[in-house]
Amino acid sequence: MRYEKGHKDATRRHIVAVAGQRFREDGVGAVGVAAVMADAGLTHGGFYAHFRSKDDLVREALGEALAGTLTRLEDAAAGGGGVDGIIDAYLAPGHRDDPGHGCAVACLTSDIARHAGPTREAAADYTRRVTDLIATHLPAPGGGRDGDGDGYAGRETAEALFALMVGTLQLARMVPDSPQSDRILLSGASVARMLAAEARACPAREAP
Amino acid sequence: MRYEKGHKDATRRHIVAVAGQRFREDGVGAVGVAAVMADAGLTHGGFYAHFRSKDDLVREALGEALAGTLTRLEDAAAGGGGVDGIIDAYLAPGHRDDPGHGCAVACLTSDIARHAGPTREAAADYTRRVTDLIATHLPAPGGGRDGDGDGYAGRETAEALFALMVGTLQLARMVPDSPQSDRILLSGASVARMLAAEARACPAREAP
DNA sequence: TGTACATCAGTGAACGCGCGTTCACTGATGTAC
DNA sequence: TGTACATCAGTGAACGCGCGTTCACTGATGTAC
Repeated sequence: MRYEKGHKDATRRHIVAVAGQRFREDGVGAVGVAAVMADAGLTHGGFYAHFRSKDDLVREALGEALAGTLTRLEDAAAGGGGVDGIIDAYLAPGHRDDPGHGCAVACLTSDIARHAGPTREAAADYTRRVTDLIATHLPAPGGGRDGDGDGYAGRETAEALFALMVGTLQLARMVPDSPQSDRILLSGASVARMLAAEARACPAREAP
Repeated sequence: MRYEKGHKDATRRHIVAVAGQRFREDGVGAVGVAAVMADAGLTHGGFYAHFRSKDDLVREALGEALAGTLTRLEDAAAGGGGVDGIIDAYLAPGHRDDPGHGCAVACLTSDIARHAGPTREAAADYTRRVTDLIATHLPAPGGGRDGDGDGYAGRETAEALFALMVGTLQLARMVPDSPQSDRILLSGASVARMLAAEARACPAREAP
């Protein structure tokens, strides 16, 4: 054969990665199949040897993107950072300035909300997992009665924290004025850390 | 003349209103000029007698939409509701379920963030005004030293509150599961009210 | 070992379609005589 | 008062263009003999 074994799979993974970046940067509707293939160093004709449709690519690329961000947030929490680690990673200027490698939900919330189907399910699942991840790290270490994040302790705060992070990142990206953007990012992070600290101090407040 | 005086102006305003609704519901890219005109009860050919381009309509429609939402939030705050009035109006199920008449920033954040120009400026201005409106109502009545919302008291909390509201509304719209959506909306509103109450109780914490 | 053939990832022209935009036209009305 | 004309908001066919998708083809390689 012309190419070594595994070449086609590698190409496919490359297309998915490139597409995930472009979709997050410019929006799914604004990025055509030809643009993705050109970014991947190929011509558009070969696309359908890898995917059945653009929708298929969207599903796979955003699924990959969400999984990647979830892993990065898990790492930020596990590396001794806890909830503050998640907050700092998510609301970092680097995340704001590089949407192509960041949280797909923050890049495409409304696009996703308008589409039914697997991508929306994947985004909802991601939201649930990030919320659970936050909730797991919320109760005071050793003192919380519901440290696994399944129950009520911290769930309300965790949901609000994720909403705060998504909203802050989006507004910071939207305003064209750079100092205003920085301020929004700092305000969001500051209030988020305060919320997390309060929830850690008195987790009982969260019970129904 | 064929039509009574002011007819063309009325038609134009009608087109702007219809466009503002459709753009918020389905996204700017997904709604064509022909669709807007059909919604307005006209044919697409006449569009360019009213606007120079689709971009012109987008600018005007979203500007109108933002102004309308700002007025509604001002009313919610002024009607004795204060910050809680704003929170309840913004995070109401009715707002979640009727994006066509709601906050354009929550519907189109990423679209707006990707476009330069007047619409983005208008969205940034709207964000500043809503934040100011919240900050104005944050300090304890009579006790705050900076009740006009221009200074530091409450600004950080106000920015985070707006980000929390935007993020909550978007996530509530994105998740396909209705109970999960309701929960997110309630969590966001509950934490937002708590944040407002705390900022009202000790506004001094906000100083730099 | 050398040659003819099969394979198949990738190429690029072509397709239908919907978009934003243009333009010659319509037809009901106000106005001039 | 009656008729011919000017006005102009709205009509609908047509335009270039880019999109997602299809398909006949290419050409470097592994394989059969």
